[in-house]
Amino acid sequence: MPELPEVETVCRGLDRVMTGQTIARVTQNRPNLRFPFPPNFETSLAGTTVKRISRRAKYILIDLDSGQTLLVHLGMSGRFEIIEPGNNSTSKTLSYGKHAHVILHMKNGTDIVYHDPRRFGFMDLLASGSHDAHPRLKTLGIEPLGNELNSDVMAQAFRSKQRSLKAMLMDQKIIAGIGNIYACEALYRAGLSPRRAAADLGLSSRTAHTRAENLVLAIRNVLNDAIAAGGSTLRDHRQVDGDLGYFQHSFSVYGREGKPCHGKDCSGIIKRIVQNNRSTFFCPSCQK
DNA sequence: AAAAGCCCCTGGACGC
DNA sequence: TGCGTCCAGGGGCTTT
Repeated sequence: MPELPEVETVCRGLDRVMTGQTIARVTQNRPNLRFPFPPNFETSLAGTTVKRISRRAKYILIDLDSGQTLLVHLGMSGRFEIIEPGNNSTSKTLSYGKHAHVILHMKNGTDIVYHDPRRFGFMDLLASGSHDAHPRLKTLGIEPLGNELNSDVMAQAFRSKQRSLKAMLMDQKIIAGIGNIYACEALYRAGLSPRRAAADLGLSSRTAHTRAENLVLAIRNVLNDAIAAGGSTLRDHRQVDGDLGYFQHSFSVYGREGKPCHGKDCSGIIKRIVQNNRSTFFCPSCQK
């Protein structure tokens, strides 16, 4: 999936074409994605106008003038495609493909098509005033790009945790929005082994403090770089407007097993290991 | 309570 | 061209 930077990019793309616009009608092509759609999904959305689009971790929140918010999670393979009116593809309106599960037909003629081959994504409706009360949102940890994250907060959260740093970064209940790619990339930038115990950063020593500071900075930098690059894109995930992202070409370790480390003065070879059933890529030479 | 494992699903890459 | 196998950006639920 789409991790935080890609979701942020999708939000910005949707904001451009949806905010202030009215949803004329909705096509829902199946009863469920990962979970069933909420009752009266199509009729609840029809006729509403989009007020605001925001992001929480990897969730997209679309506030409507009905007082409801459309919550979208892209799972592993969800993506939005924007079909503008006048685009000659209007002739294929009846079929956007076998994985086009939801289509928001905007009053201005734009179709917003949600594709999701693996169907790990989902949509729900909630009251706009109580985003944090939603069962999927209330357990989320802090935003990595917000002011809440600093080395003291990280040290406190990591204190006496026996799991690996990699598993810790992937835990959405601690810091929300980091996925497999950016966990690997952030640890590389921080020079920390993905196998190191999280508790090592929660000690009161000077080195523990420095490590936590480095990791906080690495997380911020890698996410911001990826957002600046328009979100990375690989395989079936595309930016909302269909253009490819470029950050994927900047990965230091992810997907680079057997290739040389790009680190200055480092002759290491990128290694792939499995942690908690997910691939981890790192440089054994410069990540300690 | 914390951590690890299993599973949902489809499709693409690769080996034979 | 056709298998079979492995792998994939997530995360909920179950088991240890």
